[in-house]
Amino acid sequence: MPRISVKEKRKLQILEALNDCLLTTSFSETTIKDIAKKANVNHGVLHYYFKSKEDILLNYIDFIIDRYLTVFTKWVSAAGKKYPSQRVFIEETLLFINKRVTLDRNISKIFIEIWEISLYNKEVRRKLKQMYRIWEQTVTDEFAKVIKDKKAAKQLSVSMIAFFEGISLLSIVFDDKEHEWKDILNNFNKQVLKTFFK
Amino acid sequence: MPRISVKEKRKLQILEALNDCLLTTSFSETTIKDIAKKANVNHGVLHYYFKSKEDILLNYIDFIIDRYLTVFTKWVSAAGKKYPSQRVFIEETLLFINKRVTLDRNISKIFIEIWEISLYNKEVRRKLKQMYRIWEQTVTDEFAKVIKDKKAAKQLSVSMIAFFEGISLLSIVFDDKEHEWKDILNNFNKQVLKTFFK
Amino acid sequence: MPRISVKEKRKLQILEALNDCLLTTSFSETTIKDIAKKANVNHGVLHYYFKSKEDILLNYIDFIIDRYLTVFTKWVSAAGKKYPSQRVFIEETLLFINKRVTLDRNISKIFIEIWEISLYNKEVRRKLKQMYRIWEQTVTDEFAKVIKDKKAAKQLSVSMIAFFEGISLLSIVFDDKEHEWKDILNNFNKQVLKTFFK
Amino acid sequence: MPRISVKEKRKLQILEALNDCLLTTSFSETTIKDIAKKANVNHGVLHYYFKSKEDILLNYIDFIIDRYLTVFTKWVSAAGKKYPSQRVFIEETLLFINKRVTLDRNISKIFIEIWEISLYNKEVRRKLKQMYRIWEQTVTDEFAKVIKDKKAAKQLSVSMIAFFEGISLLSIVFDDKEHEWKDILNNFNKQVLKTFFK
DNA sequence: CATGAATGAGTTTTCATTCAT
DNA sequence: GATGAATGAAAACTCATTCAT
Repeated sequence: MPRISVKEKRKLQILEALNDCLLTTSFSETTIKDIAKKANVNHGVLHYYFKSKEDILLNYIDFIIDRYLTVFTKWVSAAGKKYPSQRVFIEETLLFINKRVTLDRNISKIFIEIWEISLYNKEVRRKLKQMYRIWEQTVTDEFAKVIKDKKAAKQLSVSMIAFFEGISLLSIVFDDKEHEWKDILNNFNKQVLKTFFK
Repeated sequence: MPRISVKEKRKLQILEALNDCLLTTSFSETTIKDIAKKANVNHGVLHYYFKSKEDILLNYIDFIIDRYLTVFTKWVSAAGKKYPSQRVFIEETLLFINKRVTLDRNISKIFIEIWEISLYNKEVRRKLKQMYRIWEQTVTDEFAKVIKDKKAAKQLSVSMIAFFEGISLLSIVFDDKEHEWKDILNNFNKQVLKTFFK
Repeated sequence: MPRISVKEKRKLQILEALNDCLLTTSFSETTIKDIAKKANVNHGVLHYYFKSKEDILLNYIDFIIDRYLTVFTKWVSAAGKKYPSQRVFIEETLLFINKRVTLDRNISKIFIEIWEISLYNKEVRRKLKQMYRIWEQTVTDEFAKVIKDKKAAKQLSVSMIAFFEGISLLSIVFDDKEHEWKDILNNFNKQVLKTFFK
Repeated sequence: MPRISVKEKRKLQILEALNDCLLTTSFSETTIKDIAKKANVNHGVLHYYFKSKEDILLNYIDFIIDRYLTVFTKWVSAAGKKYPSQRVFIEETLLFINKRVTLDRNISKIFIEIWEISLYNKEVRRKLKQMYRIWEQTVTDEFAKVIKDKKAAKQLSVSMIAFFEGISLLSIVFDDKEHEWKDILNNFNKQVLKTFFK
């Protein structure tokens, strides 16, 4: 018995192919045949494994959300042990997020695309919302270890996420060296840390 | 001779119609006929005034950018006179932006759509970039009146824009009362002001 | 101003083309492009004038039912004046129906096709039912002029229609000279007339 | 060795499944997978037992014709012994046919479907023709025992079949209580019997 | 200028059929 | 024999664009 069935493998192969496509083309302009070509499978296969193009999208979003939440969760878990000091842990975590998510061009692109789709698609919006809730909750929980005021912890967490998303966005539009994103993020992070450990 | 020719009027009518369409439908799913219907004109007309659907988009982006830069510019000009204190001026300006832009659902939607299009369309990206440059420069200039360090002024301006964009984004996804966006924005603004006028 | 608008003309042209197609191919095997080719128009036109293939079908059924009800109605109206004797009128009318409908291979084919479609399509069934109701009512009314018993008149009318439909059907399957359909019909008609005018 | 081989059993299972399908869906809209699902077998199997979808159809038609000819033949054979009086025998036989065939909704549906297919498929038409020939011959033979005139016997037999088919058809379209089909059939049968035994 | 009919390339989707395991 | 993954031809339908009137 295989760990991952052929079915599951093919599905992942297709979702991975869509991911590739989205780096150069919007979802609505990506055709079923484009995805099939990237996945090196016959286009009929896509309808064998998925009900429709929309179904591929929905599965893709679950897939991509899961991937990045997992990346984040794993880091938090590993870093929690590695860095006993909460201050250092938070510092390192913010650095990790900035490097691996906020300033990762591919991820940023993908998520802008998903945001846009979510504007007109309720189901996608629901999934996106859920992701941000988890992400926000996790951050809030960490912050709450340092800040007593629960509400403040939550606000700070939302603010931080908003800021990172904003930077992610701008760094895509300003796709050049014009801005020093790392500096900006570092300053912001310092400011946040100061709030905690004054 | 009219200030705005009939031709110009018709064009604006069409761009306004596209704006309406984008509130409920993505650009790629909006058809030429949808726009024509909203504009109360025959769909053939759209190709008389514009070369193509893409051409409408490009003109629309100029139109919408111009509209909001104008709104902002006018405010700055008027508020500059109204509020002699630079501190009050900045305070009021931030409030204005938050209310009229950051938390305006329609504008937020439109700009998420434009961001997404810009991912895959160089010309749109160029226009968007230019808008952010102007917006950033204007803010930087104002901040520079208070902060000596030019680089710091610029960083603060970029940070603020990023933060506002991030909040704009999240407030669309969390389309409920769950988050108290105004509070979050006010706290952020206070923090910024403190940086200036310590 | 034209009597029949271009729109109406094109629609009829398309419905006529479908009629042609149905003489050699079932509706489900007839493609939009087949119809377009027969109508000498671009296939896109079919979707310009009709919402869908099903919409063409529904319009076609109205069209074909109307055509044959009109043929029948006109005959009845004209023959009523031409043949003052009710006996002769009925005799002649039955002959007319047999020749122009029952034994017309094309009409028979078309209606077998419509019957079949009606098995699985409620709307088509509704239309077909309505046609038979009118047809039955018209015949019943004529018979009622001769027979006092209203119920008997109705039963006779239904029986006659059933018989004609049955012959129509068999004459298609036995597409050869093997059976002398005219004789069979004439004998049936004589029997019916005897019932009236004994 | 079994009377019916496994292979034959499987084939019948599949044909029976098609029969089920045709009660709700036309043949052209019935997919190979639909049939397979109804038959509780893998869809690949259908191509092992039959050359193609068309081959299934052809076998199905043989199967269904054989089934109903057998039902009829058995009845005739049994009733011939049970009812020594030819009059009673014919009376009872007509009643049997009306109840078990003419007014059986499922059979009627199936045969309308087959008629339609026969319009565009020569082989199906050949099979259907052959069935009607046998059916007609059997009836003619019985009638010939009473009527001397061979030609009249044949005409009467064809007429009767046509009438029954017509009623079968109308009773499907008028799928309600509006018409009293049994009365109509009984009256027709009485009339026929009167012709014989005046 | 305005209209709306016409075009046709391109899209998603279906499904009979094949075939390796 | 049985399975279900894979193929690819063909279908309905969409829509930006053109153009005669």
